[in-house]
Amino acid sequence: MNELETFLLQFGNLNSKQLDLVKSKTNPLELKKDAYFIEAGQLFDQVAFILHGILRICYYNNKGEEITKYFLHENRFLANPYKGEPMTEYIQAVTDCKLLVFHKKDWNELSQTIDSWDSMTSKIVQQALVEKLDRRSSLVTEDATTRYITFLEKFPNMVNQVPLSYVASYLGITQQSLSRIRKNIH
Amino acid sequence: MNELETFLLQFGNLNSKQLDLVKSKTNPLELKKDAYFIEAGQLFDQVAFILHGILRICYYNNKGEEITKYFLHENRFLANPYKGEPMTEYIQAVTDCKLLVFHKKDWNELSQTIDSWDSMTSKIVQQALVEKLDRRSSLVTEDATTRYITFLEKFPNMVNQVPLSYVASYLGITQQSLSRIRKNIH
DNA sequence: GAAATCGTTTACCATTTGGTAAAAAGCGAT
DNA sequence: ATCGCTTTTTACCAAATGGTAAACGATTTC
Repeated sequence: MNELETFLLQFGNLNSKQLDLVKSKTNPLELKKDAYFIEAGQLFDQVAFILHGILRICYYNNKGEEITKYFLHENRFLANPYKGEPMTEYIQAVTDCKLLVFHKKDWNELSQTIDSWDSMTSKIVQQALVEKLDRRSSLVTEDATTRYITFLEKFPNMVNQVPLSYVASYLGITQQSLSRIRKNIH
Repeated sequence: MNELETFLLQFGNLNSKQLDLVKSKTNPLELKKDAYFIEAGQLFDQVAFILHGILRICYYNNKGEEITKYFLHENRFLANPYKGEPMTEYIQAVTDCKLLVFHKKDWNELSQTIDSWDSMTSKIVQQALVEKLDRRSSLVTEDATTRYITFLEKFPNMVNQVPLSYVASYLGITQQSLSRIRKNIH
């Protein structure tokens, strides 16, 4: 729970009463490996903080292949920037996960009692989007080997915790290509 | 100038007095084709609205090649989400451009007189980031031909207004590959 | 422990893309 | 129209990646 406090305080000041109020709106959720947090087509009217574990955001491309679009790890928020629209992607636990879940309604209502809430949360969303964008950008212009090395640097240990087939689709290559690249590096 | 009003009103209500105040902070700027709006290493402490023309955001990759990261077209804002840091990228006019430029200071101070300013501008930034992310994502998993076709759909006419070498680097391929792809499509 | 299942690697070849270089096409200035 | 310059296309071959299939290894299930 403390991780949430630490995270929030990066984006603004909250006194202990305000922190307690925020915490009172959280619902703990444990997900077993491979369980779905949100399935495609559902409305995602929650905001979740990842206390522990790895999740992935996925979709099926036009060839019917399952693509891992992002990995999400602990001390990050999980929300839907496409407000009000049903999810085109699904979110799945890659390892056992512990989350703190807010109902979107509760999350938004916090701005009524915490003046800085809106500004804090918009900073959080912006930072998350910028980070995703940076990650995504590096996947376009570099060759597959460089992309894999960058992945190893940005997500240390992740490669030992997730199936390589997920990593391959995240990097935009086949599993066989990734295997070949790994062989050539070592 | 009317384009700015129309754009802003998508994100919240402003009365005519507030609109006049916003407009009073703008400085018109014309850029000739190939002129730089911001060069790498500079501080980008402005916010600009594109009235007319096309710009591109660029950088040099680790091989020293010039990469076009985004194209920006009219009725869009142009700002630096990495607040306060010097630009690692540069912004160049691809065609003759007309901009409305705000000093960042003026832009931020508008929140003192317009209550909804912060919430409007954070919506604008978020929408822009989400759009960039969508564009960028489609460039990773699809093959080069599909990427080019998607580019044609998302940016109609753009291909007739910008050098193909820019388009190629945006798509993450060489100019020769793009030429080959164009030949095969027609 | 054997069988079944899943994840990963390897091999083979087809396809795509990159790199170098040259030719062709477009364009502005004179 | 011609020249000079830039942009785009083409050609050739090398390198990287994809697709299919099989083998291998680890884990689970009975």
